[in-house]
Amino acid sequence: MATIYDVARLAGVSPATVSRVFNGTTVTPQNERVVKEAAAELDFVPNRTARTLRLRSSDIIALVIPDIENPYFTALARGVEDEARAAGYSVVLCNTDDDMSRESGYLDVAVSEHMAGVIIAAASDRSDLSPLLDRNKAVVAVDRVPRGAAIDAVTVDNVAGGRAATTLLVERGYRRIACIAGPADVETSTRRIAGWSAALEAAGLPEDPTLLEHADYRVDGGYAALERLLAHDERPDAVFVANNLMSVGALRALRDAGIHPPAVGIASFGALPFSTSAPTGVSTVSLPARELGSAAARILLERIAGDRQEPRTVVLEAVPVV
Amino acid sequence: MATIYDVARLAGVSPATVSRVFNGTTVTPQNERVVKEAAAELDFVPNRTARTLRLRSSDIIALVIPDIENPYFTALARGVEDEARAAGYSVVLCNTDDDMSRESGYLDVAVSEHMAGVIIAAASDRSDLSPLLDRNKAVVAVDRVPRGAAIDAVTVDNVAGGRAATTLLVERGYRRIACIAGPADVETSTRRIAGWSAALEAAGLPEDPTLLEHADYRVDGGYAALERLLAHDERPDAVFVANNLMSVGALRALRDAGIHPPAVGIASFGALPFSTSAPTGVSTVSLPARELGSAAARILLERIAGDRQEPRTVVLEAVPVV
DNA sequence: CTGAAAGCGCTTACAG
DNA sequence: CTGAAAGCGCTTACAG
Repeated sequence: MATIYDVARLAGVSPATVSRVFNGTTVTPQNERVVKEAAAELDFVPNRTARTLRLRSSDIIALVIPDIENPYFTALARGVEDEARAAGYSVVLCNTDDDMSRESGYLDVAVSEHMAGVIIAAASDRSDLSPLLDRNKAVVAVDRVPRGAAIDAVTVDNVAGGRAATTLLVERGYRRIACIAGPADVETSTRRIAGWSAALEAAGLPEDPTLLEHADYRVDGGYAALERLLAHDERPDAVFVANNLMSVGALRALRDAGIHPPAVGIASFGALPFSTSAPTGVSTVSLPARELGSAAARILLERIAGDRQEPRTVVLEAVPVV
Repeated sequence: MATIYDVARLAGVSPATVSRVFNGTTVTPQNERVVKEAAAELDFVPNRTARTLRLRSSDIIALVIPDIENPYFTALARGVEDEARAAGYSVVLCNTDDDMSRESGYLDVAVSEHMAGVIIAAASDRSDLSPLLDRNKAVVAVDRVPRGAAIDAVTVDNVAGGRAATTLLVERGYRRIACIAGPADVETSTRRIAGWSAALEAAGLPEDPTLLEHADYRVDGGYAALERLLAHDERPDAVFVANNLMSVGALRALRDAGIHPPAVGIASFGALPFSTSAPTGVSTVSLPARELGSAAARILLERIAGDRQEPRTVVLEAVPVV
């Protein structure tokens, strides 16, 4: 591979001048031209590794997400990407599969590759961001915020959204409303449960703790959780499901049990991905996934540019779909 | 950030010895211990940028895909990831959004960052892989193969799959079967069309070229294409749709037109993502997305390890779901 | 097994 | 505006 030295020799200038041409600093138009010609001739691609080593910073942003197969996170990724690319950064996606050790491995990669910054939807409440924070790396939490981390964050209003979704069921006349929540160690789940409770209380309905099932935010988890609820002594007449994928699983479990909404009501936190029908009996609150990503990217870009103000949290609204 | 020199000083050895400890070459157990203690004490993370510059190769694999919001490609990504991680590589995802200039930018990044190899589902038949091939970078094409590139490839049998899907419609009694294909410059689309033709011919059905609609492999494209077919003078009684997302769009268009399968039959190349019902009238051929990814990764890893045999193409089967 | 030293390909403060 | 030179943090052939 051609280097800056090869280009310099062919163009009859010094390597410093070649470097300056590729970094937009002051060179004569004449030199700019000969350098560009020489570079084209040699098929020169600057070695970013060397540049990064020298500058101690690359123009790559890492987006760390827990589940690449969840369309919510890929939509969020699109939001990050659109914003980052417009500012000249490349985005690489790192999928942790909800595994804190994989997550920690990717954070080390981000440090070790001198990436410009990290946007992270943490695998757990207990995710440890200190490898990043200790080194003053720009970080923005999105969707989920690890406990106790004083960092910028962009989230949705999980309590209000959970409450709104549950209220849709109340308004449609359901009275015994269960909840399929996410993992106990994920902040978003805790808050969505709080929203469910608040809605029940506001409606004067009793909250039966045996109607709360925890699952894993995945399709199969939602399926199994709904089966457990169906086997309950006093079966619920409706279920608030705390994310999109578990709602898919819950609906499949209902179908396989021969039950069709609205016989049992379902309210989903997050729109059903790629749905082709509007099943009666299924209510949703819709999440601004792409906007979460673009808002997070904008904040990260400001931090990279040197912004030093206090960390802030941006909360976006979940919108009930009627 | 602590460097190898800081660790060496604290441990009372040379930087070379520290390097050897982290690269698994011969050191005394005693030295190994003091170096590891010193590294832990200093919170040392090796600088991969420097390592890559020196070795001219990193342990990162790039996976370049055209649409991160298509579950088919994210499933494929999971396959790549599982295989690559088991071999000690990290995978970063690059989303081209079907744009050849974005794709070309990412290929330059892969070269310029000295990534170990690239797995690519090309944006177009005309995608130019020469930046990679000219530099002997390990490359495997997956799902789609750019024209004329003599490289390893893992694909599905698009002709047989298209034929099988169309045949499912024939067997269910449909006689005027349209096709919603992908972009004209994408190889997979051309082949799936050929499968559609072959099935019609085998069934002795006439092929009406006005029943062939091209779209963009996206939800909205499938929606619009189905609307065009419905407006056709002699409306088709069934449609073979050449990918999963366009099938979602087509089904939504049918729903919005108040038509419910099996009034119009639909056969989808690729399972409907996250479907919650098994709509009668919708047939599918199912694609081994994850296996495509893992097979591609296995071949890439062999190439990285130095395999020099002739490029080969692995073709996996699309399986009709009855 | 271990260390001194060179070199991977850039960028930039400094001097001119 | 331009060039010579140092240095970013590693790895490894070489000599001991």
